[in-house]
Amino acid sequence: MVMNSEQDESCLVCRLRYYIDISDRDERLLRKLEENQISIAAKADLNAQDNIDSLFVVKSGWLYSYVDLDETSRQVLRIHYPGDVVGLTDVAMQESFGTVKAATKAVLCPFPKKHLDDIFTQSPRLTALIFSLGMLEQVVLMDRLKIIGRMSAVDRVAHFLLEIHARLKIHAPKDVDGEFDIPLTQEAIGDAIGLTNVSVSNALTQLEFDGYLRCNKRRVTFREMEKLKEKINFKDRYFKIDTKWFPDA
Amino acid sequence: MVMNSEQDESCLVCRLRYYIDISDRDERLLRKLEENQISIAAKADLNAQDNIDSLFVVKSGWLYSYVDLDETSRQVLRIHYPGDVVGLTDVAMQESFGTVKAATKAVLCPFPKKHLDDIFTQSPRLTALIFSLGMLEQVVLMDRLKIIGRMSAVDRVAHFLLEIHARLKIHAPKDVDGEFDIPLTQEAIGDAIGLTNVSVSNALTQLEFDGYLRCNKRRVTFREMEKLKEKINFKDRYFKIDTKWFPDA
DNA sequence: CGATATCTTGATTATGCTCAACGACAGTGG
DNA sequence: CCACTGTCGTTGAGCATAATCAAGATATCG
Repeated sequence: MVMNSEQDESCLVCRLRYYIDISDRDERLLRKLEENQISIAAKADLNAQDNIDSLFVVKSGWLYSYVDLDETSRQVLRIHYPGDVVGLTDVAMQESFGTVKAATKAVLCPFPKKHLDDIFTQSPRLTALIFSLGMLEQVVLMDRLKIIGRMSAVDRVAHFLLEIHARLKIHAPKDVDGEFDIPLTQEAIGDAIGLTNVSVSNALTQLEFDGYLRCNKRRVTFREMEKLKEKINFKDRYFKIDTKWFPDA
Repeated sequence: MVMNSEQDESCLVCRLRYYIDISDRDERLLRKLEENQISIAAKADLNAQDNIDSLFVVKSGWLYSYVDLDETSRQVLRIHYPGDVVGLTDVAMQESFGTVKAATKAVLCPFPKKHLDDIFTQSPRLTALIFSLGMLEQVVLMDRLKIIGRMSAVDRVAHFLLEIHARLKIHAPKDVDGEFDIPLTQEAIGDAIGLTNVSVSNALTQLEFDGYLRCNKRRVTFREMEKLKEKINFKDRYFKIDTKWFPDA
């Protein structure tokens, strides 16, 4: 993605506008979060030490956070897409949980925790939205818990791909319609859903054999998406949230 | 737990006070959440339909939320203790995610989503705290993801018990010192960490054999807690949160 | 073009699941 | 008070799924 020098494009504002109207005043609050930006190369770790006390808005690229268990084992916790705020979970803690790695080259906007204050004190409506999106993230984690804890390897991979598709569909609808590029190695996918790269590969072969989808060169193409959703009882969590109870602007 | 007719005891206020000072004004806001209360029998499901649009403060008892995958399989997502707010994750969504079941008989205080408004609009400081505790919950979910995705059955059980101990230690320190009662069947424990009741039983036998702990009649007694924590690299997430950036009262 | 990372496939192994039987225990009603 | 019932926990035998190990094929990147 190309930077717009007029700062006319804010992924974050754009993302939030999907859910509620954003007043000019609120928009100014949000743009303050994107005043600075840094670039990061693909496969590089985001060094939290350099940016302690910082949160990040993702302007472009994919990232993911993970924890290492030992030399040979890690768990990928979350995928971060453009418009996401990275590091909110560290807000609560003094030390950071896991590491953030760039899956592609990426541009981030760092901002200090203190800027959350401004939002909390000045815009109850934005606060409610950010809070709700945090809860939505929790729901996604719980879905992940469910698939890792209780589903077969094939179903886990299917669910994971459908989840990504659902998410992209909202925030990059033009690029995504039954197919999308996934800049993750099969090892990273496995680390996200509790499998080895070998099992992921086998699962993809199986899904293709069964006619549900095709995955080639990091491009996923669904063939029978509805049938697949039904088979694994997939629910799209991203589509809408309940904003009726939000404070007025 | 006995109700105090003077309403002098609020689990929620007490819980939150652990982390920050609560002003009288904020305390009144919080007490509004506990104006009503309902009782629920052990093993009963909390019928969300009856209480749509409602959140609950847990006054006493243990509960847990879960989702069914099919007739034979479910995933337990979260354990709820006194002082917890149940249903926050549903705030974001129009339909509720999973079911809440009482593990013991329990007393809950239902309140409408709208009351969150009052907090968001009137107390940025409480808002920041509630937000942070939400993030803390996410961290706990990510820990769970890690153990389910990447740890052996024995280590999962050990981690799960240590997590509960850490949580109780903060909110019921008198009752908990290296041992505690756990009102969960082995089946429920298994459903929380992706195992069968059989594997949980075997894991407990193994942990006892190795001298780490003893579990009898739903009472857990640690023998070598520090050694166990080290063995599985356990981190206590509940101990403290970063409140430095919070807005002032 | 060479070097490395990633993906595929097959053989073998291990971990945890399923199924089943039994024992301990709590709650119930006669 | 006691048989009856159902829930819960334990144990063992056999099985299934995914992990490990390894080799080769393909893709990516400088």
